[in-house]
Amino acid sequence: MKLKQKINQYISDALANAAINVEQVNVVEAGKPEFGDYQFNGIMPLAKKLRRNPREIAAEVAEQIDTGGVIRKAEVAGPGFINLWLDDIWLGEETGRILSDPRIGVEKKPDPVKVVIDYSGPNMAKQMHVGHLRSTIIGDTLSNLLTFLGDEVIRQNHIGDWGTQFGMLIAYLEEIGEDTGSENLKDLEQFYKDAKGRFDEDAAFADKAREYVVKIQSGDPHCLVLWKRFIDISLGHCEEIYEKLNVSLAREDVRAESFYNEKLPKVVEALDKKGKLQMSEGAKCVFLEDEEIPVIIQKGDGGYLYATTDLAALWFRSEVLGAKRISYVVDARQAGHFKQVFRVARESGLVGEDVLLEHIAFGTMMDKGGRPFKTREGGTVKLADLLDEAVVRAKEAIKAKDAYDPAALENLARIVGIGAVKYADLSINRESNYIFDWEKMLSLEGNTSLYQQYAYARIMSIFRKYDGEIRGRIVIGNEIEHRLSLLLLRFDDLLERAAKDAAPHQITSYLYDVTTLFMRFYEQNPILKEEVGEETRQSRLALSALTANVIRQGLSILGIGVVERL
RNA sequence: GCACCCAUAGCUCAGCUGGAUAGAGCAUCGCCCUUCUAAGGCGAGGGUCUUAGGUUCGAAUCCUAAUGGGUGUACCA
Repeated sequence: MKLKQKINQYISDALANAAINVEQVNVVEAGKPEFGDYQFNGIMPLAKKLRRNPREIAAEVAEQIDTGGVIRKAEVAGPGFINLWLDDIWLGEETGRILSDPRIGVEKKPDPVKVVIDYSGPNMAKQMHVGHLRSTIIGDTLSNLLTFLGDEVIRQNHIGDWGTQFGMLIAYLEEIGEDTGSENLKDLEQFYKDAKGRFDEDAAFADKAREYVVKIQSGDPHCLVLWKRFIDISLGHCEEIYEKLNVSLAREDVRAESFYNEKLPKVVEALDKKGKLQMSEGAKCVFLEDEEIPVIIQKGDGGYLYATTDLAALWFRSEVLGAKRISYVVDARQAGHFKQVFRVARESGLVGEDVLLEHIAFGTMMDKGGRPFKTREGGTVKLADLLDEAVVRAKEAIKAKDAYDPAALENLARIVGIGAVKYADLSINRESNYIFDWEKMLSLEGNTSLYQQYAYARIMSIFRKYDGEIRGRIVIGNEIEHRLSLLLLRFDDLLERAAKDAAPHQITSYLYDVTTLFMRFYEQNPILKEEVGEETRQSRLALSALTANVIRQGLSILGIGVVERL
């Protein structure tokens, strides 16, 4: 339910009835409970234009607000605010309605578009490390979110499978034999080091490696077989990580760098035709106005750079895939690169005017001391290790360890631990640097995934005890039920805004509000106690069930699971 | 040098695009389990929203400058 839109309509109608012209009405959620549920602040800016007293205008408008159904009361306050209270009967009906809706009242977009989301993008020459974490989980969350809202999301995993180091790796793979190689590849870091070692110590090997680069690029069948074998194994490692992370990137989402290889000359040609190319210091470049650094399209030696690949990918995504929104979930440090590439794509007509291009930038992952996240030795932290540690730590943190058999405990620890890692990351504004702190994310207090999971488990516990169908209406009986219902009804508005801003932290923030409010409701409003009347009991059960649905669905968008018991 | 980003409680962060007395969580100090899961709830203290100007009915939010921090800056991705 587009609640805000609905309220806006009421205000628009009232303004029209009061013969006041406003282009855009925008109510906001009231800052304090005593100001009601929503407030309209648009009168004050008007007053000046109309040379009238804002309170007077506000009173005239408030008079016109239909308080027969959705809105119970409209009140003028302060210098000219209009505070709005929603009607309890209406709230009860609406929450009851979305309880029986599998989509929890979240409407599908009337105008869905094709969206390409480019995320994760691991390098096939290296094992996935913490540097890939944020892109992977933020990108996956946005994909889930937009899919849920009805857009046609095309996930694109732009893996790095091309480049000079692959000649070396393939030469080494061939040298030690494919079967041994598959085994050794378990530790890509080591494999890379070993290959590099051979490259440095053995000139013949080095020559062979260079030869392989040329051969791969010219399409030599044998080398391509080896190369594909290497990518396959390496990608398999990534998929294990995705599996652990509960990230839904699959083989068919992979559109590797190499895929664009044959399209690169066409990009150059297209830019040249548009008269965008200029030779500079031997390289083919595009110079943009007000940019001191050109975008190099083709190097002096004929080779291509990643800007060219990105342009080819942009063309492919808009022209072939038909995307109207193309989102890159990439480290904020590449802002300059994307700004330039997007401009080149637009100015050259490679991508149409109607396509939204966005760089979904995120900050760097830091340690507790505010320095880039590294191992104690200063190396990069492998994602596999980090996730294993999360599960181990979660297992440690689970209070009633003894109540579970080992398999159940393992499963629980996985859901809690991985959820904690993801939630901690998703719950802060993606653009700022993010401080990774085990204690905080697994301290299990405050705005964490476990707090949500705990609330969910508590609700499940109520239903285990009740063991029956909900068969009554929702009847708002007090202030806290009023606020909880209203918050649950805002789910649609919230998701819409989070999607527009590509901001997962708005979802966690919302879920935290829901959970906190539910905890208060739970403490103050007995449900299954003897003294509670049947109508009230059914109403509270329904509100609890709806809260559980919102938590489960919200966490599901974040790629985080819930458990029945904790 | 130039460009971009950031600065809110001791710490980690919100603040819905300009609204009313700036909010949470940690941490600190109280209170609440014979009661649906206390991994919880209730309460207290804690702020010159980095600084100085400006815009206007109204600024943490917009504009300018300063300070401090981060990042990027032509043939790597």
